Amino acid sequence: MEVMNFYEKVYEQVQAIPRGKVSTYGLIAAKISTPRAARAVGFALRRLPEDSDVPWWRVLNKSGRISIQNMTHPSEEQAALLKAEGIKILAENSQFCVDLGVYLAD
DNA sequence: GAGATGACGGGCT
DNA sequence: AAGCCCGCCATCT
Repeated sequence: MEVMNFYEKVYEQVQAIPRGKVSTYGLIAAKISTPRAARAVGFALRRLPEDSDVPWWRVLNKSGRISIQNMTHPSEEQAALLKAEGIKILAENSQFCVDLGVYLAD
C-alpha cells in the first residue's frame, strides 16, 4: 500500500461517513490511529479545497455542535447541509446542535 | 528549526 | 454542571 499522508487519511475517513450520519473530530482521529490528533483533523478539514468531494459538513465536535466559524462556510450553511440529509438540527441556546446518540456513525 | 496556530478534547473547578 | 485551562498533533511562518 502506498503511504498516505495525514490529510489523505483524514479525507478518506470523512468520505466513509454515510449520508444522513455524522462523526466527530476525535473519532476521525482515533480511526486513523492518532487518537489525540483531533485538533489536527480540524486543521486538515479547514484546508479542504472548495471543489473537494469530502463531506466536511458531517464532522462535528464531541458535543455534537458545529465548530466552524469560517467565512466561506458559515455554520448556517453546515446546518442546512445536514438538514438536507434528514438530520434533525436542534437549537441549543442560539447554537446548532445534533443528537450524536442518534446520528453518530460507527 | 523554533515558535505560533487551530473547524479539538478531557480534566479540573 | 457550564466553563476555563492546558496538553495534543500536524502545519504554517
